[in-house]
Amino acid sequence: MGRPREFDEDTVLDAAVLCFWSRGYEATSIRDLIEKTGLTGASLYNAFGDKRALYRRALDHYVEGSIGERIRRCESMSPCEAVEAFFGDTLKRSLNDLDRKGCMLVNTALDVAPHDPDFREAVAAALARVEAFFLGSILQGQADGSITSAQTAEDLSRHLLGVLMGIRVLARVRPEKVLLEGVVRSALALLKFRGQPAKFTGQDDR
Amino acid sequence: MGRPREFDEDTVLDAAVLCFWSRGYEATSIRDLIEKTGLTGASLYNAFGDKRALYRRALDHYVEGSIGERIRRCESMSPCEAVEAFFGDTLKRSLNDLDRKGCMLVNTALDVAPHDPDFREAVAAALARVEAFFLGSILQGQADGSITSAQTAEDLSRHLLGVLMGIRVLARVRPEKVLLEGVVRSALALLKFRGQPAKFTGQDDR
DNA sequence: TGCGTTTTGGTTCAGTCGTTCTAAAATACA
DNA sequence: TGTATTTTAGAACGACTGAACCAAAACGCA
Repeated sequence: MGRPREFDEDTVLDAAVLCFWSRGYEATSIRDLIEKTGLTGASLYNAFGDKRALYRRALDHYVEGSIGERIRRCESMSPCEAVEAFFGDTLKRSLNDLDRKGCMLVNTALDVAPHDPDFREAVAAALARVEAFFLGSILQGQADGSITSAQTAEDLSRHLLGVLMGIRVLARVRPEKVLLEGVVRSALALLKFRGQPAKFTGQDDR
Repeated sequence: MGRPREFDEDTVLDAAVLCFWSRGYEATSIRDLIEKTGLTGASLYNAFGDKRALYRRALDHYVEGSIGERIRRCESMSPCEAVEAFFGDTLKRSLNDLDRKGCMLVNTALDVAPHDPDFREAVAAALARVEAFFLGSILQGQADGSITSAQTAEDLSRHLLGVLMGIRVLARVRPEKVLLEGVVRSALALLKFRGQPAKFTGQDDR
C-alpha cells in the first residue's frame, strides 16, 4: 500500500557511510549526502529521520560489514592465525587507505562519541565485540599452548585492543609500512614469550 | 608606537586550546572562541589570522606545554622508570579526564590532519618526538640490561607509540581503570622478557 | 475506477558559520 | 600637543547549515 521506494536502503547506506567515513559527522552536510546518495532531502528525512539517526544507521552498517565480517572470517582459524590474520587485514587496509579515511569506528570514537552517550555506547559495544574475539582466541591459544600464559588472557586481549586502536590512529598521520609493522610485530611477539617476565632489572640469568 | 595589547597571548592561547580541545576544530565556532578568550573577533583576527591559524598556534601551545613537558620530566629518570612514568602520567590523565577531552594531538590526528598536509606534518613531528623519547629510553635500557634485547629498540618504541595512541582512543569511549591498566601492563611486561620469543607452538620447554 | 498512503522533487525557513568592515579609543613618539 | 599606529568594539556580510514544507506523482487495494 502506498508508493514503493525507488532506492535500495543498503545502497543508500553504503553511500552515506562513504560520506561520513571520509569527512566525519560535522563536516558532512545534508547536501553532500543528497548528492552522493542520489535521493532528495525529503526522502532522506522520512526514511531515516534526521542527520544524527542516519549517521547511526550508517555506523551500524559499517561495523557489521567491515568489522563483523573480519571477525567472522578469522574466527574459524587457529588462535594464532586468527589474531595474526586480523592484524594483517587491518595493516593492509591501513596501508592501502590512500585517501586516509581510517576506521570509521575509531573516527566516531573521537568525533561524536565523547559528546553523545548513545554513540558512546554503540562504539563501546563494537569495541567489546573485538575484545571478545581477542579474548576467545587467546584463551584457546593458552589452552593449547600456542599462546603465552605469562599474562592473563584478559590483559592480553585488552592490550591487543589498544594496539589495534593505535594502529588506526598512526595510519592516519604516518601510513608507513615499517612503522605499522613494527607496532604489530612486537604485539605478536608478546603472545609467544614463555615463562614469567623478569622481575629484577639486574643482569642475573646469563 | 600604536596602542598596546590588553590581552596576554599565552592566556588567550590557553583558552583557545580548551575550546578546540574539548569540542574539536569544526565544532568550535569563532563565537565560542570570542566568549572563552574574552577578546573580540577583530582582535582575534588581527592577532592570529584566521581560525585555522589560531588552531595551529593552539596546537603548538598544547604540545609544548603538555607533551614536551612530560618528556622533559621523564627524561632524567632511569630507562624503565622513564617509560613507566610516562605511561603512568598518561593513564592518570586519561582516567581523570571527566569531560572526555582526550589528547588534543590525537584528536587533531583524526580531525584535521587527514585533510590538511600542514597539520599532518605538525602531528607527525610531535609523534616523532615521543617516539624518539621511547627509542632513547629503550636503547639506554638495552645497554644496561634493564630492557629486553629480544626485539629491536626501533620496533619496541614503535610499539609503545602505538599503545600510547590506543590508550587515548579507548579512554574516550571506555575510561575504565582495569581496561587501560591492562593495556599498559602487557606493554611494560614486553620490555622485561628475557631471551627470544618461542618460535614453535608446541609445548617444548617445560 | 477511485481512495488512501507513501515517496518524490523543489523550495523555503530561521539560524549559524567564518570573515570583513567601519569607526572610535588608546597609546608611543615627535 | 599633534600625529602615526595599533587595538578595540560591534555591526554587517554572503554563504551555508539542518530541517520543514509543499503539491504532484506513483503505487496497492477495494
